[in-house]
This record gives sequence, structure tokens and C-alpha cells, in this order.
Amino acid sequence: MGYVHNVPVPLDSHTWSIAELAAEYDVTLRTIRFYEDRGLLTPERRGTVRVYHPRDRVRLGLILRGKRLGFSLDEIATIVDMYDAEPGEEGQLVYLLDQITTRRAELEQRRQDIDETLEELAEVERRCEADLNTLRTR
Amino acid sequence: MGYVHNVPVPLDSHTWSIAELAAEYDVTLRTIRFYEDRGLLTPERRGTVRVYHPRDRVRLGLILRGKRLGFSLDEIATIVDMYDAEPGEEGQLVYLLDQITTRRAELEQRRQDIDETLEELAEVERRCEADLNTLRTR
DNA sequence: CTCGTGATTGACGCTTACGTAAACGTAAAG
DNA sequence: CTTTACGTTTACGTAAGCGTCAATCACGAG
Repeated sequence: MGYVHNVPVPLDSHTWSIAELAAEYDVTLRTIRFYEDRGLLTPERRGTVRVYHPRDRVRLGLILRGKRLGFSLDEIATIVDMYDAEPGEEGQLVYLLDQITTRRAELEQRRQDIDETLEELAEVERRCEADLNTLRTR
Repeated sequence: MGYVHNVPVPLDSHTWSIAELAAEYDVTLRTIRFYEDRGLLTPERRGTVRVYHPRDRVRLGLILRGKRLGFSLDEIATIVDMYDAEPGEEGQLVYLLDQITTRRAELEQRRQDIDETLEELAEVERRCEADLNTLRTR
């Protein structure tokens, strides 16, 4: 080791092994390979081994966030692909804008769902604490 | 028909058939029966037919909201059951409060995910519109 | 009685998102 | 050379969440 210190690495040149990414995001190798099968990741190959670049790493993050939001992998694919779409022709751009409108509507619906649920949880919580008090002051 | 007007129906006495609920929430009969199989709904039976009370209707709404949020049916079950839990003993109440804390954390994580995604969508949108402009003013 | 309408219970099928071996390759370390 | 670590492909298994028949029943209208 050594000499890691102060060595000016060309911006964004770092790469990762599949195991490193898996550890970082706490998923299995199987999961990562599965995402590749579904076209969500396209790591470089050095021989047969997969080499992940910053772009892949970012995409994995986006995929997992999409999962937390309850989107299917297909939906996630369309969302993530929007992020690094080429400028392209007008039809493409209009389509993209339309997709954005759709996804935004979904997300806002979800946020409303979340807010309502949080409200109701707070109510249950108040009930609970009230019940606890009557139990203890008896 | 007729006489529906101004007839004081005993509060919450209305019931629904499975088809009515399915139509209202835009799900299939199969789905509703499946939720019953999983213990999420427990409609009354008149003979063999299911009769749904306001409580069941509310629960169905909660279940579907849970689904939109990406929770599994198992998770939804624990959440929904919290809503009409009996006061119960102290251990129960403490457990409930703990559950609430857990769920709240998840929901807040999700809301943050949503906000980040909305942010990024807005960015993509700006890029798109800029690209459209350069296309048209050329 | 018969028909149509709406309900019921199985039971098998399908997709998604992975888990879980099995069998093999490669390269550095002991 | 053998072990160890890390990677690969192929392939079958599985749980969740329904879809989709098929066969049957009940009931009111004609």
C-alpha cells in the first residue's frame, strides 16, 4: 500500500468490483447481476469480470431508491434512463417531458399517501399514550 | 326508488357487496377475496355471500394506500391492525408504540426519497426544455 | 320451469424479484 | 502445487400477488 495519499486521480476514474458495490449498498451479487439482466446496469467487462464505473454506481443508487419507493424494475428502468438520455430529436424530448409529468403525478400521490398515513399514525400514537397513562395512574 | 332523500339511516349501517367495493376501488373480486385469505379483510357472511361493512370498506382503502406506498401485504396487515387495536395491556401498547416508530421512520425515508426524485425530475425537465428551445430557435 | 345475474369455492397459471446451489475459471499467496 | 478468494454462467426454486378458468349455487323476472 502507501502512496495513496495525494495522488491526483483523474476525475471519476475510480471503479468498483461487484462485491464492493454489493457491500456498499447492502445487496447481494445476485441482485446486481439480475439488474444487469434486466438492462438496468451495463458494467464494463475486463475479460469476463464486471467492472463498475461511477455511472453504474449512481444508477444502482437510483434503482434502489426507486425500489424503496415501490416502483417495479420496469418503471425504474424508464425513470433512470431519463436521467442520462441524449438530447435527441423533438419527438423524444416531448415524450420525455410527458413521462416526467406522469412520474411526478405518481410521486405526488405517494407523498400525499405518506402524509395521510403519518397523520393517522400520530393519532394512534396519541391514543396509545393516553391508554398507557390511564393504565399507570390507576 | 325514491324516498332515499332525507331518510335518517342509522349511522354506519350501510353495507356493500363485493362487486360494489371492487367497482369503487377499481380492483377485481379476486383481489378482494385474496385480501380476505390473507386475513386483511373479514366481511360478514350472510349464508355464503360476503357482506362488507363500513369498517371493511375503510380497511380496503388503507390496504390499497399501503400498496401504493410499496408495502407488502404482510407489512400492511400490521399497520392496518394497529388502527383498530383494542386498548389491551401495557406490553401490547408498548409494542404498538414501537411499531409506530418503525413505520414512521420508513415513511419519512420514503418521503425524502420522493423529494429527491422530484428534484432530479425537475432538473431533467429543465434540460429537456432547454434542448427543445435550442432545437426550435435554430 | 328457465334464464340471466351475481355470488361462491377450488385450482392451476403467471410474472416479478430475487435465493440458492452447482460447476467452473483465474490469479495471488503460502 | 494446493489453497483461498473472488469471480463467472446456468438453472432450478420460491414467495407474493393476483389472473383466469371451471363448476356450482341462489334468486328474482318472465
